[in-house]
Amino acid sequence: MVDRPSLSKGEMEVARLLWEIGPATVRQTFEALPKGRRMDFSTVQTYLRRLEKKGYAASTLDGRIRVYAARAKARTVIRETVDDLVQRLFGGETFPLVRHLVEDRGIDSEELAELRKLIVRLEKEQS
Amino acid sequence: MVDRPSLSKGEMEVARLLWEIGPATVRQTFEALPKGRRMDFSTVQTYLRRLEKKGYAASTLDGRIRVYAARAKARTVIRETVDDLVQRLFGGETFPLVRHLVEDRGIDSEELAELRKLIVRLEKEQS
DNA sequence: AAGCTTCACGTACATTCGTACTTGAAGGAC
DNA sequence: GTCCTTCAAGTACGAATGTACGTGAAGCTT
Repeated sequence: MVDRPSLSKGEMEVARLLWEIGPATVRQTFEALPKGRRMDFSTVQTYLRRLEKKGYAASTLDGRIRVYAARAKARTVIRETVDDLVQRLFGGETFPLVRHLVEDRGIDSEELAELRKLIVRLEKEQS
Repeated sequence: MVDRPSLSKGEMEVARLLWEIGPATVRQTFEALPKGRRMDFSTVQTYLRRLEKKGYAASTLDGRIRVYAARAKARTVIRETVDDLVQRLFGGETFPLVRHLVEDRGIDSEELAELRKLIVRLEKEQS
């Protein structure tokens, strides 16, 4: 609906953190970075600012501290992002991507089982 | 192995065409654009040039015509690209992406069946 | 109250990206 | 042999991106 500029890679990382930890300050977001992912505090701040500017987040001042909250649903953003990737890298075909994920990447047996159940369910629904 | 700068969105589209149609001139690539995707001839040319510079393609002059060929395998590039996306948007977890694709996007029943077979096969292999 | 710490906010800046135009040479049409 | 078309190669250029630094106010420590 709302037409937002798409997320850059860095913005994506930070948006994900926001979804994960909920409304958060710059510091909290900064601290939620995966270990091993080094990024300056002020870089996180910049990304949050840009997320807001692009319409993916909203912020309020709580005293003198700014708190950011996601404004777009993860699900929506994921759909848009993945759609775009599928268009560009797979010419619009979803299945090859699924196959790649299932075949070429580690999916453990538990997940496989879950996926199988999911598929069986979908097949039932479709018929 | 080779450490290439990653592909931009536009470069991805053109790289995909190269994989699809094999070694090709700028014009052939240009003509392979999906209908509805308008892009100037010289834009395609620029992308091909950049693909070569980044190490994803190689070119030779055939007479006065330059012919570009993919230098990186689609599979490899797809792996790298999808890895990156999974890291950034899913914190490294593959499964949520698979679920999204299977659940939230149109996968038709034929593909579902194929996918189910694939899973069953993988499950056999794993045990 | 003096100094350290933590923020918000503004600014910076080289690089990459999307998108194309220009120029000049080479081939083909007539 | 003149004109049109087609290329390659160079250049352009504003916007987006990754990554941060500087400044000044507010709060915390001793």
